[in-house]
Amino acid sequence: MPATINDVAREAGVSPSTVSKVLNNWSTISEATAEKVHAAIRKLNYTPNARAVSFARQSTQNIVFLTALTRNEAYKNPHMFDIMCGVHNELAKENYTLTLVDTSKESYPGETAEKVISQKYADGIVVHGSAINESVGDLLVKQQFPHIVIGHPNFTNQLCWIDTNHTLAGEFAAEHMLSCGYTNAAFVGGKKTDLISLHRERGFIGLMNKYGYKIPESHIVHTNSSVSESTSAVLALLSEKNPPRAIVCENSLIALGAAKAIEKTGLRVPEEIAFVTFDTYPYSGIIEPRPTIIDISMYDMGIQAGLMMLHKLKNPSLQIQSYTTLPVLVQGESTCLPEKGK
Amino acid sequence: MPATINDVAREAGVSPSTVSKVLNNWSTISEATAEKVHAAIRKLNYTPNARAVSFARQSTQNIVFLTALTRNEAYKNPHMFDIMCGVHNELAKENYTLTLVDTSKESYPGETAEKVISQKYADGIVVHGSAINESVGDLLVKQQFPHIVIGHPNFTNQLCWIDTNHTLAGEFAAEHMLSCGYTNAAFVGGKKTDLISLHRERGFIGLMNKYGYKIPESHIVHTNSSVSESTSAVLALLSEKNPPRAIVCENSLIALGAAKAIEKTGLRVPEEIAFVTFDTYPYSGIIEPRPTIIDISMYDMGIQAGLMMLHKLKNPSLQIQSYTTLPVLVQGESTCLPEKGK
DNA sequence: TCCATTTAGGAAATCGTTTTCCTCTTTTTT
DNA sequence: AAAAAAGAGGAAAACGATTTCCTAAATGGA
Repeated sequence: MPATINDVAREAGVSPSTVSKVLNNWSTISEATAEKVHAAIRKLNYTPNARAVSFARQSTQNIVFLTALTRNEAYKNPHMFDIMCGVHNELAKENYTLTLVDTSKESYPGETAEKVISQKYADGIVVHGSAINESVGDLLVKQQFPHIVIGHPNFTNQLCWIDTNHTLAGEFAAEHMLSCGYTNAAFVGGKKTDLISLHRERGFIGLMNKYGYKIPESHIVHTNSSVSESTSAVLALLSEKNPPRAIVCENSLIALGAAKAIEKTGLRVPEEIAFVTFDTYPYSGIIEPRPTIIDISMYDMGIQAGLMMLHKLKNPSLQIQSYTTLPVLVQGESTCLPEKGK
Repeated sequence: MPATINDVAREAGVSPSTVSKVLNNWSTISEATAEKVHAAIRKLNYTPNARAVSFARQSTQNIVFLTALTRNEAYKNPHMFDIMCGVHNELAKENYTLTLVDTSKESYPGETAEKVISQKYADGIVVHGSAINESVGDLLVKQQFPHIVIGHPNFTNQLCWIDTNHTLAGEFAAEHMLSCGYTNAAFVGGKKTDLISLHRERGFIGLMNKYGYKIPESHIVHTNSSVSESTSAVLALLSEKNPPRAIVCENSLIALGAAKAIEKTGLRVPEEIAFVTFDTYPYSGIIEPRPTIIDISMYDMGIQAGLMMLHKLKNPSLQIQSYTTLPVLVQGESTCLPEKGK
């Protein structure tokens, strides 16, 4: 049987409460006593029983990562684990653990969240966008349960969330293009129903317009998500009478297709044609030449979520607070270096 | 304040122990009493406090997924999360939760595992291959802590593990090739130091030899992991005086390069040149034409690990037991359909 | 020197279940 | 009809910390 706090107390010749105070380093314990206790702890190889601590403190040092899993998640959503790792790494610094919980098999919306909250095996919840809905949101608000939602929920303003700004990312793309002197740039987006694509498009076009550069309609194209489709879309673009000098690819799959198309035309990158894309995952890493990327780090978003959670746990009375992460430009070889002063 | 078991007992007019027995459906409680208790539970909206249950039962219904995380894990190891999801989904069926724990920042080997075991916040550990080493192994064996190691550890035979058989996967590839009549097949492997690649190569060559087909040395090539390198490697293969009729690509990145090379030569797939690859992730999904894959599902491996863990928890006295998963052939368009009866 | 204050550490309640005995009732057996 | 067995439920002791008082000793001020 492993040693308990009572064994340590006996060994050190003090009371259990003193041992507890040493463990949680209260200031009312003298150096000498503390040392005796520590010696006993070492001798008996004592570790506090986390189950008992949880019970006594009425808190588990555990956070739930609530998400809707589908089979082969890593493939369908390579970002999810990245976020989770970020959250984990941040929480681990303060000795919190992170538990993966899936909502995809619940029998009514909110069932899982309800269980997590009522069973009290977690001190907080990080809700991935795939798992948030009104039921869950209401629950979190009503129960005042510490939470961070990954992704801005559009059905209430009572929740604490963290999100990225895809419109801003689109603006970054435009700025980079302009700073390189590519005023004649095209945009190849994903499906028209894809909100992320839409925001990036909006940001890009908006900023180009703001600086006085109109983008002809033929230079804004949409393609479904396959390499061959984006390849032919880009091929079509490049064979226009007035082809663009640069291309903004809305995602890495499109960029992969674009790179293929460009290779076919024999144009030199970036001297004759340049391109940028968004996100490092899943395909930017294998594109040749190495693309310039407007990166939206999911890992960093996880880190931020972890930080916010820790902050909340320390200051329970805190007002709701939300956060938007900034995209980062990673210069590659698919665009030239921006000129000084834009 | 949420209701406790005592509140329920009072409401139902029975003792707390009776409520507990109803909750854990012991057979010594009459129908009538049970119904009274259930009514009280519904009325008070009672949920057992998981922290208290853990404490009383001396078990947490929680399993740790121990792994060595590096930044951008999803990118560097898309398989890890897939395994984790499999484990999670299986454990969830029996109401176990799964907690992610990282070993990458420990100050000495085994520190994290030691903590997990001594603090008793988990009933078992699933150790990902990235986190297993002798210290951890010794600890698990010495403490007799319920565990499953993902990947066959080569330093002891005392551990319980689950693994895939890459050699067998290589044999599957060879069998498929032969059943399609491609007796003249080449193998494009990864770095020579890559064990997985080596096993696949060994399996493939072994089976080909067994059926009497020698593979010329020039048809066994190794390439570093980049699309362009594998493209040129395959291009070289195909421009030989005696080019192979089919190619086994050791991973999906190589297959991507191979597909590109093949496209360049203009050869028709699979009529003039065929190829197979291993693993669905990360790139097989975007290869055109859709490749025939010898798939080694990490998700399924996770499922198996979960099952083994549950089994162990139910039968603590059980002998050590290990398991090897089988690869699955997924027919694509990069090889023709195998002939009946091989 | 005496009273007030501070300091160090202990006693005991508490957290919410589970589980082991018991004690009554019933029922069954002879 | 008496003894034995079975059934139903309760009392109370765990489980292993934390935390709130409380007390005794040490210190300080007058």
